[in-house]
Amino acid sequence: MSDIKSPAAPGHWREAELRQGIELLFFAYRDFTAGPDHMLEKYGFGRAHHRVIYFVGRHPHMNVTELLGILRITKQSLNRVLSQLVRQGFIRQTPGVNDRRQRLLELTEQGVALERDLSENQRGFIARAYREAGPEAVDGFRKVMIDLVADPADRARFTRGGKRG
Amino acid sequence: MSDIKSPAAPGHWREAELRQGIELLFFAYRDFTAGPDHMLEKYGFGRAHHRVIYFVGRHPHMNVTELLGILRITKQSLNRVLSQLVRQGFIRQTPGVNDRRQRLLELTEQGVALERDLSENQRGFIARAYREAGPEAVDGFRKVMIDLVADPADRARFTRGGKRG
DNA sequence: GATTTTATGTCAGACATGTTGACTTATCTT
DNA sequence: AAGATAAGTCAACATGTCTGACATAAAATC
Repeated sequence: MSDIKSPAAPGHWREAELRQGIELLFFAYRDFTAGPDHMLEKYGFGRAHHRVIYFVGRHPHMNVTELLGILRITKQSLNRVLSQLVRQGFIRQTPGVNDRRQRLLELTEQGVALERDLSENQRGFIARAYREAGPEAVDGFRKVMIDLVADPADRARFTRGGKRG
Repeated sequence: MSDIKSPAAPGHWREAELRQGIELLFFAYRDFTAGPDHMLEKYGFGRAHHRVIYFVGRHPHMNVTELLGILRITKQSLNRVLSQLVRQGFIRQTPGVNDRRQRLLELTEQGVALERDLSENQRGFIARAYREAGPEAVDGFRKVMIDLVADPADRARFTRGGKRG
């Protein structure tokens, strides 16, 4: 498939092979995000809103501090997009049960619908590539991608099957 | 390694498996870009400058239209970062030989040095993951990533070993 | 009970990156 | 000569990010 050959010694990669990896990440990510970016336009939302919708959908009743830790942005940045999503009825905030300072986040019915549309688009995008590449390639893909996640806490999200079911 | 099992029928993937793929792309890309983002701060540059430096470094004497096609941004957006890079001595423009309307782009000595630093960081990032995952996983990774590139012209960049050597 | 810490929100100002639209200049093509 | 193309420019604006300062409520600690 690729002109790039396996390296002579395992574990030693040529500059060209590593550079190919750099470009693969750039192009794959660019195309991976294009669909949702386009879908979100009609709501006046961007990629930041998508990330919030996605992770709140995945982890209902998550609090703001947890979300900030995943997104790695400041609370001011988050607050702008989050308050838009709350105002426009995609996310609901409820006070924490044990700690009433917290505002636990969850998708509204409208939020669930939007999250489903966005996720379906991206799942379809991934599914096409998985289907073309085959199950063995997908195993290798997952292995490398998990190793690319630098933060051990985030990596554990995948090696343990995710924080929540 | 992962709790997610292979699907019953090859080519049919469970929702959870595809969702894992979505998250892997998010986290891997987030961590992949963090190093260069930090390195570029001291020059007052951002990710857009990095992309320009990278592709001009990879394809010396590329013209502006070609670069716009890769980056998928408007010429006004490009021109802002490009003119900064030219003014600050990282990129040199020379008139095209056959077509003197073109301004062919290449890195200056200073530009080459910065590109090398940035690329070394990202190659190291990729190399670590490749080393941990092993050669077979890397083959699968490349296969899936190439299939994730939606645009056939961009995909050909990888299946033919790149436009230039 | 008073103090400190934590979780969250808010206001102000700034910067980086992207957009659209209109226009200019130089050069190539027909 | 006319039209198309490559590149640049000016203006206005949207989004997403940042820092810094401050406010409020509730929890934790002394």
